[in-house]
Amino acid sequence: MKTRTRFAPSPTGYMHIGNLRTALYEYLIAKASGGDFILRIEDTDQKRYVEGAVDIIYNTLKTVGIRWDEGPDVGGDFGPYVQSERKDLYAPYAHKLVELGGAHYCFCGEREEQVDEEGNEIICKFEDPCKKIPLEEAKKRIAAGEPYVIRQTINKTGKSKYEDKVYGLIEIDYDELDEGVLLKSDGFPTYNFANVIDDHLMGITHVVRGNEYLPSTPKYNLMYDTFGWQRPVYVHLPPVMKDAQHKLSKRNGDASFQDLVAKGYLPEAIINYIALLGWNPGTEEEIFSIAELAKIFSVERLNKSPAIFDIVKLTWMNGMYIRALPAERFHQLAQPYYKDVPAFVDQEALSRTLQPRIETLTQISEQIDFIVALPAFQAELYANKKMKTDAAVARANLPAIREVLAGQIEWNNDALFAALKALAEKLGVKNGQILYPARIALSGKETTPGGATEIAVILGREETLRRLDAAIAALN
RNA sequence: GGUCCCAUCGUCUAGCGGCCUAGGACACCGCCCUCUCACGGCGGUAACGCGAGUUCGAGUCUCGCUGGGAUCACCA
Repeated sequence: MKTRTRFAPSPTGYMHIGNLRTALYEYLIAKASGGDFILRIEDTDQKRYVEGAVDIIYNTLKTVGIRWDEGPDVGGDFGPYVQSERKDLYAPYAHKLVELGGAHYCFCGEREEQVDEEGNEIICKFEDPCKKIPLEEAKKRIAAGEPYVIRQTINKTGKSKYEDKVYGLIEIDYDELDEGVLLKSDGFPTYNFANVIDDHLMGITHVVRGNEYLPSTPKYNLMYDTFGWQRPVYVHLPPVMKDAQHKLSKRNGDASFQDLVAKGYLPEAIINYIALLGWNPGTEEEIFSIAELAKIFSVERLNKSPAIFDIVKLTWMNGMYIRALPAERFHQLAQPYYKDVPAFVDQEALSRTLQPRIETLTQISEQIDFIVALPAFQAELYANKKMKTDAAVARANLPAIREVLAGQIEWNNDALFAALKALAEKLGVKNGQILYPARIALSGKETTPGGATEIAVILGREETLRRLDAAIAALN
């Protein structure tokens, strides 16, 4: 049978990293076996619906290269793919489940929080008194217009067992299960119910989701069993953590995919990194495109312990991706950060020296500040022990440097470097005593991306000579 | 609190009884390369939570403890 997985987000805001990773794994599980990946929007809770959230989901999946075979916008044979549009489909199943003895009508109203003498919340498994109401009587009350919900009926004896692909055998006493609401009084199904119905109707073979569902899965199994449907394969995933204690969450404003992109991370790097948060290929390779992942992914290598999201390692990986970019592509991605760059700058040369030196695109801004505007600097900046240079050396050599550069025909790094090296030889000084002062004069900064000659190329001849003149004047 | 789940370097992880004096990657430190910085190359520091047991032999199996997480809604 063809593998079918689904990503079923609720449109309540942006996509956080944990969510994205779940979608990724669902996609990879399907694709690794030539199956289909389905997108379904779970919007049964109108209270939490956030405008625009669906577009964020679409855009995020698209930019990371996750393509869905069926979904709200692309259609498919099992639609509609938005739960609110499937609303009328659930109630008949709920009533059928009542007939089959797997659920019952309940007239209790919303459950109140139970509190003991000391004000502590009493945690107890809910066993609904309404399940004792004879079915005929319940139907009469409903016919009379009394509001009701449909609750799952659970026989509290015995043990539930199921096999999870990552956690293995899970056993839970039926006594632990709550007789939860399946169909709300507004006629909408709860997640618990809609999920089972939709997964079955859409032919989902592998249910992949967070491990917070581990304890409630027996409830779903009960429904599958009562309906006589085949249970899906379960793949429960450990959470992605912010630190040892806390999950990554939207509420805390933890990094979302969009945030990371805005911070200069490449979608490919983000996907590569999060794929490795809880899964590994069993080899020592760690750079993978999503297409490569789709070939080698296997649930067997999924980890069961939580993984902490480490921005530092993501940053390293992003640097790897940036360096691997074709020069033109990098140049293109850098454009937004070149807004304030003066016209005299050779932007392509700038991109060439920047590309191996940054790990996130946003670092471009801080790297190029001295190009945008030469900072004011003190003569002490010329001092460098290792280069054996100081203000006096600068004062002595800068005019000769200026002269050489002014006479330079070919304005590229190799030519400039050769010319200045020749000057050092001619003057009988170390290369550093020429190049270091030149770099300081051109940049006004102790450290810069690239050396004196690279900077000269970026600045162009005129600006280079202008900055040299200014530096010479300042030293006298 | 009941129940369920988890537990190897700071972090991501390899390890499915002997190949482990525990391997890789990030980070960190040192050296090399070098016109500063970065890239790149080389090397180093650093972990099996604790205690019993099983076994000739345990990071690997079992139990207990400890620590952490999850779950117990007309939210998903």
